[in-house]
Amino acid sequence: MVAEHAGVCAATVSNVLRGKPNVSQGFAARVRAAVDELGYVADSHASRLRSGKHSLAGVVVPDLSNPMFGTFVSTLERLARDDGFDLLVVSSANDPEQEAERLHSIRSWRPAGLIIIPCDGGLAERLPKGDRPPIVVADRIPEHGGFDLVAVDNARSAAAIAAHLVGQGYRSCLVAGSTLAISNVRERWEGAVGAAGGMAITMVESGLDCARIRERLRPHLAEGTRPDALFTLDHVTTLVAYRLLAELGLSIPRDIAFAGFDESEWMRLVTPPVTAVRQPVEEMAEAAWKQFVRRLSGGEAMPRTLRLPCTIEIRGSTLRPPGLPENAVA
Amino acid sequence: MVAEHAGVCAATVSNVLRGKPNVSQGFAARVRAAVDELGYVADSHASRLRSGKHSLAGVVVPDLSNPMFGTFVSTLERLARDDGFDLLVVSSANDPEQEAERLHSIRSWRPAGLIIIPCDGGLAERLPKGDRPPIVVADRIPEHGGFDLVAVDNARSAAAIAAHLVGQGYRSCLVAGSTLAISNVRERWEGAVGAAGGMAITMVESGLDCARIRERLRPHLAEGTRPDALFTLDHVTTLVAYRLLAELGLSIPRDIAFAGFDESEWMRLVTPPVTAVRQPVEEMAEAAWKQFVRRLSGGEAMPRTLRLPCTIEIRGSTLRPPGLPENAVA
DNA sequence: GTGAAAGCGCTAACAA
DNA sequence: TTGTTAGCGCTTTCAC
Repeated sequence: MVAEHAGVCAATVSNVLRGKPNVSQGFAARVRAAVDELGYVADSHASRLRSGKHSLAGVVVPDLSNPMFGTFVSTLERLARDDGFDLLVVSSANDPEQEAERLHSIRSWRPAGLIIIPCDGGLAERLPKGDRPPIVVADRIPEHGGFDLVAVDNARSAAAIAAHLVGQGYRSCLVAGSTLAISNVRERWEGAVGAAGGMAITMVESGLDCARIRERLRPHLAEGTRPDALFTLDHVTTLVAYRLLAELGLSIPRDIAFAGFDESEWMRLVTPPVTAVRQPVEEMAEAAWKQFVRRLSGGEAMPRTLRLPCTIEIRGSTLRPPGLPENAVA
Repeated sequence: MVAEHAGVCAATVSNVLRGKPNVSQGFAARVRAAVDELGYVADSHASRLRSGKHSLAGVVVPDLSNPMFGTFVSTLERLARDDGFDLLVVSSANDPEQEAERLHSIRSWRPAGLIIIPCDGGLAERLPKGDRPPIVVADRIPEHGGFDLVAVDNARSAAAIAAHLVGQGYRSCLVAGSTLAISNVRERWEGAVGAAGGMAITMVESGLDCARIRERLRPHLAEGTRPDALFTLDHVTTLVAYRLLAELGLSIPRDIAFAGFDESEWMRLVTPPVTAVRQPVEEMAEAAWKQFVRRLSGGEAMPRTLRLPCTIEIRGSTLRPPGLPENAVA
């Protein structure tokens, strides 16, 4: 290896590479020359084994093809690199069983800790009972566990949308989201209900599968049962619902108003543009990483919970339709 | 550890966990009981160190927040798990320097190999000169290197779009893409030129930054210089261009026809829907992983190149505007 | 400031 | 079939 090439012992190479101060200029230079020449990089596995220092963080997300999670991981990756960590990324594919399996097998890497966006509220039961590595949970809140948490202000943001709809004069609203087993969907629903006032409001749990979402939504959109407004609570439901409205030939907002939680770029491109709640995904990743590092350095006792504010983007899809009365806006 | 808890030696535990056949039923059961009770998982770092078997694959992509790359990694992750690999995911942030840095530092993990979507054609110069791990390059073709390659049929697909525009009677077309230094943009441009026939066709290299893309495009869209059609060659340029057209109050396809390479979900949602080339991202990931595994098993000598066909989605944004003659369609 | 030696947790090779 | 021993590449410790 490098040591003999530089004519020094292995320990000295190690000391130079890790910037220890107790190496003479000359030796350091010789080592660096050898390192450059051989293109040597120390083996992280061996380092970990001997030093016990972990430079790997495990990241578990429900689905990388969702741009929100992609952005989340992307941001984490940047921050992690700055702090000398690499990321082991796994996907639970929105499936609790796969999540459990991943959480188990990722332990073989002895990560310094985990950053998890869980697929539902049951995360705590899927973790090994014994001592856990530090864990920061983002976006969705598990039912038990005492984790550090970073999420957005779901209830308040959904309430703002509901209040806006009420203020625009809508008198009935259908709310649709994957499942109330996911905390953020539940919180959004509860927030909307709390601000609905005199507006009739109904929830449909539409599931995660596109075909199923269509099936579940369609009966509610038929002439006669159709509400004044539709508020969808997650990325996939929003997309499927929007397409369904178009297929049914419903005009937005004349036939039905439309708003979505979790903004996508297309919402500003369509006509009329779609009212939506924009989540601070990058800030969420930053907060999660910060908390992760804080937890690693061990200074803290109590788990922390952080709620980040969203931005409400009011656009044409929820403007007051002709013939509806003007109410007071909150 | 587990060994003493089960009353056997370490090697037996190892043999049981790795499913070696030469362990008696009774011992195996005792070991498994102890493993379950303690929640033990073998340390992958130590395994690697001793056995030399690598179960880590490095993945380098330009930007995880781009849904295409997210889907690519997501698909890889699923396949990798099935083959017993974990994924170390890093992002080059579309920056050759960062890419070089990542490619260097990822070596410390001694991955079994790398799957790379490079940020430009210069990948080969960024790799350590010595012996490389097996590398499969996807989506963008490096200028040198003799890598295994998996990409889409850029030229042919772009040619199909150009031919369609010609067939619809358009007589001038502006083509815009980030930079010709990226092979797929270059191939798309060349494909479009080859099929333009009598249609005037111009290229604008608009860069990677949104603000800059706007700046570069705007002069070409002014009254008088404006072409009949705009064909954008990558995700970001397409998005920025579409918004710019809306801001300029240009009607699609009456004032200008619009088509994009790399389909996004919103293209079917807007009115009129946007003509686009849909890339087989998941198939590309599958092909890349397959080739990766094939390369690891070492049976091959020559690098392979695979080109996957895209789907051309002709939609309303490129329909023949009134007043243009009907040409023959290829 | 430097080198020599031990040992992290595992598995390969061999002995029993 | 099972246990023992050695050593993967590194970092820690301690002697020099």
